[in-house]
Amino acid sequence: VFLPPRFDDYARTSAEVFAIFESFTPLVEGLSIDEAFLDVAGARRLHGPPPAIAAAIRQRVRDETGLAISVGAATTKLLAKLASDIAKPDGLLVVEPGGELAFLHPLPVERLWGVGPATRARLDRFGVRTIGDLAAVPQATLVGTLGEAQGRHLHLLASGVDDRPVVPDRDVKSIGAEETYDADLVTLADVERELLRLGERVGTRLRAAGWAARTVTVKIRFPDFTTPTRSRTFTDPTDATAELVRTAVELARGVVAARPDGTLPIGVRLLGISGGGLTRGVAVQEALPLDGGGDARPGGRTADRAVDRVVDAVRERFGDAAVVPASLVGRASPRTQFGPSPDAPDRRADR
DNA sequence: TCTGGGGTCCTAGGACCC
DNA sequence: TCTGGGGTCCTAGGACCC
Repeated sequence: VFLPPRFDDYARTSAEVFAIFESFTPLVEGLSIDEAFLDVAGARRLHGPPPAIAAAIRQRVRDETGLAISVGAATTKLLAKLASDIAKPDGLLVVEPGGELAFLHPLPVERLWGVGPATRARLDRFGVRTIGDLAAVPQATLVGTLGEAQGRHLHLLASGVDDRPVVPDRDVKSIGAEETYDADLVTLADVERELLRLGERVGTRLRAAGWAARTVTVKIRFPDFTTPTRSRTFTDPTDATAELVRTAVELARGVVAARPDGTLPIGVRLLGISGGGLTRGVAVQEALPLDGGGDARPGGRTADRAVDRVVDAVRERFGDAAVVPASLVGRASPRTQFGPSPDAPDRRADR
């Protein structure tokens, strides 16, 4: 049975759970939609020792949202994370101060945050199976095989050293959208149309969050899963859909070479656009009189942004389908397998 | 597990600057 | 014109996480 995902519901519930976290401490660092670090060192006088706080959080989340959550309590981020992993799906595990290494060292290395299949395979050649094994490897050896940052980092983690603070309100670093198509795209026109669709998504999210991107990256996946990326960095950050799309199309043309008739010798399985180097606000070049109109002319940034402002406002009032680029009219995404179920309420009717 | 979509961080090489 | 050390920024790719 395939059900459509309901991201709005997940986001709303996530916000409820995070609000509960924040009623215990302001030091909440969200890791993803369903995971967070809480520094409760300053909350003990009010809420009791960490295990009591953990139990209280679990109870409140269960009462108020109906969700089961797992909590790990420990002296470092790594240990708290590992403890909660082990406590899943509905448990509480406390690593008592002093018991850190006894807890840590018997665990397999791949439980360490940052050790995936590739790193695990490299460590395997040194006979490293457990985190304790890893702690016994000299740091210089690790740096030699894994590189400066990862080598040093893993050596410290394996030794139980992890002084990373809980950092609330971390800024996002990039905003992107990508899509894998049911059937490979086979013409340049397909690619350009889908880049427009993706650029719309990225631009809308950028503007809604008040960010502008200095770097635009396109990602293209071919049927053999090779996945080149191309990026361009502007002098001035932008949040204009047209500029994102124009740039993405130019970059993509450098990777997918079309035949004279517009068909592609190799199909395209996935496309993605991402904006990075995010800054607050957009630089707008005011027009100099030299070229008779400067940036407000069609295709200039001021004009692009004016269009975006109107489109955003219309969609806010009438729904995302109310205004659509002409080339996307009546064209559902080629990826349709998780479309809304037939009896899903039409959101436009609610408005 | 024949591989979705959202991200973060690191590395290496090259251009460029003082 | 060549050399050197120290540094930043950009690009492309890859590992990893949820």
